[in-house]
Amino acid sequence: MTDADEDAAAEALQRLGLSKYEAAVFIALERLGTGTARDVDRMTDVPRSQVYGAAENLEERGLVEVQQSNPIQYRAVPLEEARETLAERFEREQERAFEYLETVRRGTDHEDEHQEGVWTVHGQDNVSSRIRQIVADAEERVLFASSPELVDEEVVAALGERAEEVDVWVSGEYVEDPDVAAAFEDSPVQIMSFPEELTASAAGRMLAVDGDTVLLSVLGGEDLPGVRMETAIWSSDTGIATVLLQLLRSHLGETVEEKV
Amino acid sequence: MTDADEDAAAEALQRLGLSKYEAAVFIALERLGTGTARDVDRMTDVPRSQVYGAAENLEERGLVEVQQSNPIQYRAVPLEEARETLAERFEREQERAFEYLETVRRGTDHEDEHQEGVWTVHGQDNVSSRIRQIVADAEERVLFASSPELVDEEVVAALGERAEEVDVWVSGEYVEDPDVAAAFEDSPVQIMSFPEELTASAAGRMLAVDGDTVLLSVLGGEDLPGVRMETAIWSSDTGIATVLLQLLRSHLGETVEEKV
DNA sequence: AGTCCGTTAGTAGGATTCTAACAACAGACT
DNA sequence: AGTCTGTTGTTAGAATCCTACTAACGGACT
Repeated sequence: MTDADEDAAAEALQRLGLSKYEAAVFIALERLGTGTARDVDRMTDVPRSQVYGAAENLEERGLVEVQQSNPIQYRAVPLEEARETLAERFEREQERAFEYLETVRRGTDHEDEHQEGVWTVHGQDNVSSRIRQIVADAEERVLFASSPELVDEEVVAALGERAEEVDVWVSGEYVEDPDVAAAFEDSPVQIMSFPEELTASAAGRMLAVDGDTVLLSVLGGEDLPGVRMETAIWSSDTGIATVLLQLLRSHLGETVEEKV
Repeated sequence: MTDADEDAAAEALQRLGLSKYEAAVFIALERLGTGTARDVDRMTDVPRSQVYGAAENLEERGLVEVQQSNPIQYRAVPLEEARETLAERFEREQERAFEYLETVRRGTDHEDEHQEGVWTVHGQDNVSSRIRQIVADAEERVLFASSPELVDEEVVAALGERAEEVDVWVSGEYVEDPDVAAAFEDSPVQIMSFPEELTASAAGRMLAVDGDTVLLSVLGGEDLPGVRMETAIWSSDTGIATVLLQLLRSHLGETVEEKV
């Protein structure tokens, strides 16, 4: 393991709420087992005088234990325990926030989606999340096509699950991926050979649901190595959606148009 | 719901990684459904000029969707989706950190515990976590007593589970709690009537394991309303542990001493 | 005397919060 | 059509706060 890996771990811990010094002290103590401020000082860039405060903060969070000896000994809790402790604190804060948010949420979540216009979604994870939501809400039929590089197993699972209750068609290209093919093997999901597959380098994913909801995505540049930025637009129960669906029907031709 | 509840939710969201403005914008959009920067400006203390940037940050995190109309419309994703999005990001960061930490962990987690001296643990959750760990590692016998106000269901579960393989005794006072009694009903956990129960107002929990590990806790003042701060000390395979266990044997008397 | 330990204090830099201003545009009114 | 007012989105800067980092000190120990 390299210094770069250690830096990456420290940055991840910072994004989990630890300060730079706290993250460094925690990592050092995990490596040491038990150690003094001096030991930590030697292993990290944290000044010895700052180790005491950082370790105390970690102790308050349940990530470190203290032995009041001379000098003071610090010990990081076992990793599994640290994971659980951080997870419990995350869930507690999330519960604290959402308990309130549940009370203020208005009517149904969908009544504002039907506003004229299209919504924009950035990022593959966020687009996948939106796709799963739309598929989960489908009442009659789902038509889905995807670029091969955009296979997302949770989307696959959502399609398979919804196929138990509504008609679900996916493009032939999609099931070229062996994992997708395997997932749909015993599923009512139907394979459809699109007359014009989405093979242009910028094409992303296409979803049409119940004749009133549509999502289209495109792929942009690589924000992260190996991961292309995907941007989607989607609309539901709007004039825009109706128009986009009509365009899709024309584009895809007779074989598919009745399923859009 | 009061402004205090809203502030608490905003603070929880900040501890989950949102800035003050981002949290306020998110809450406002959850209440509004769909809204413009002006709408948010009117509902919060966030200056209108800052709403645009905060909403963009939320969009990048997948918590908000944007409609490029005039004016721009913002929409918070459904709460369940927001929960999942935040949880997924938390798990990703945790995985990133612990993937590295797993590689640097030294030997076994226990070889540094046997260091002479006692470890200190603050907070009921952290003490419960330590108790579960020690109980899970028991190889022969466990003796546990607790103040009635410190019943923790995960500790109860841990005791029940370990009782399948080693001798576990708990104090009669502990099973006065109906939930605890119910949990142990079909369990090999054995009830022991201690000659001197831990009833002093400061007494917390007592744990003795395998004749070589001991944990004692006390209750302090109320840091949070209704929740008393518990502090524990524990030691394993040390002279201190041996002495503490001997003291416990003398204190508890003949009926119990062979089980400490 | 030198080193180590734990504590305290202060400075620098960066991020966030908050205020202010501006150009462009839309709508109302004449 | 022209004018006025309000809104929108963007940009910039000041104030505040927090973190990172440096420095110093008294006491204990060797």
